[in-house]
Amino acid sequence: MAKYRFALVDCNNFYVSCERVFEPKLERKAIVVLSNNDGCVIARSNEAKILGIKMGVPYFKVKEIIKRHSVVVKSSNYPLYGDMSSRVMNIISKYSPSQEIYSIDESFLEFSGMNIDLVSHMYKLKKQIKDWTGIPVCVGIGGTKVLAKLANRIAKKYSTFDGVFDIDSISNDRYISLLSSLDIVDIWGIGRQSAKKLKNINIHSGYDLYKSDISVIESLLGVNGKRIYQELKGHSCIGIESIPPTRKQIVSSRSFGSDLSALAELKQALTSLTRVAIKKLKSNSLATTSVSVFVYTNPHKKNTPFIHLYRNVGISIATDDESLLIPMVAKIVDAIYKPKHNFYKGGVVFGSLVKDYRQQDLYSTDKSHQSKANSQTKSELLQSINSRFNDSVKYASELGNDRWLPRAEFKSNRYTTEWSELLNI
DNA sequence: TCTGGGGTCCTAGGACCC
DNA sequence: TCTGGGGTCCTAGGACCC
Repeated sequence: MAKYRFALVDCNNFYVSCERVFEPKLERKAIVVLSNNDGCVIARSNEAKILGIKMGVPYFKVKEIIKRHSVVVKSSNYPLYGDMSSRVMNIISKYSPSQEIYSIDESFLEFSGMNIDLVSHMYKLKKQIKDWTGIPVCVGIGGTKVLAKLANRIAKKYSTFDGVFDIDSISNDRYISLLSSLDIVDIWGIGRQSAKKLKNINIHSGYDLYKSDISVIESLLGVNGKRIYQELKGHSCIGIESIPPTRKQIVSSRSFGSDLSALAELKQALTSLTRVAIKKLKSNSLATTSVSVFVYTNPHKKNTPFIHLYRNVGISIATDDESLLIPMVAKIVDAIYKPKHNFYKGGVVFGSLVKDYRQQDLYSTDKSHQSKANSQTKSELLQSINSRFNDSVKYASELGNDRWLPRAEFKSNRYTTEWSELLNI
């Protein structure tokens, strides 16, 4: 049987680390990064974690602690994080022939058949990433992805390992005591709901799961649970995906800077979000045959009813044409709109995506081919203007008072992707 | 006052087919 | 009185991940 060797390279407090690279005085300070619209805390430095600021907590709930301890607050700056991520991923790619970029701050690597000292190989990687980008990372090594994840957790938690930990290097006894001290909810793939189910049948720790019966786990959690169980025992079930599968949908949604109730305001928000989605569509060379639009009111407000308006419309020919999609979304907003509600969030979903293939419409006439060709060239023209002049040509539906724009009160510069925002020294 | 955004996969149930 | 078996596709909701 093939013996796999997986490594998980994970950046430490990634968004916080990105901010620190360009503002070194933030080193060793408590700092948090907020989600879009400055809503929730989505990244914390270790110092902020020690203060008890939890992941995902709404900003307004921790404002007091933040003020009291002078915690530095940043709005999220995705152009910066995305660019730093691609630099880090590029370095990682030199260390193994098979890399899976799992998220903005994590890569899985696989090394089976390579006769190398993996631990020192990974120390070298860790150092190079730090030297070249300023981003600190930790590496976990194990025979399955679940174990590599677990090893990474250990590498982050215990500084004695200096950021690299190989879970296969410890004795069976130590592995068992490690699993015993591990809450099942901290195992990759076991979420809150599954943990609840398991705890109901008295499985609390990683070791409880390890020594449980596979058929019980499968009937309780389905095939996913079965896979996690097997991986915990060292049988690899989840492989590396070096080539990202083509995506199945593109979503562009935001919670609005202020609640919206006027039709024109909603239309502005949703058609602007449509433009974002079209950009993603084109950058992936995809086209869509299904457009969904949704808006809903604040689900957290207990004193007003929760309203969720939604419609999906199919298109007979796959398209990425903005002159078709933007007016279409505007029409859908017209159709689903209901007055006198305070809408809190909305978005656009392109589904049924197709790549490099355009299904012809059986019922289209020569004339409609002609008009399609016209709209295609019109879109191309608009696009070339917009790429030169910073999205200056817009559809009427995109214009308005901009009340929908998300808040971002504490934003740092886009140091690496905008000439006008370079670091000044 | 103030609660993110973007994904995937699985499952159950309904509609439909022969 | 007695009412099959096997399959697909779609959708909504749930669960998970970062």
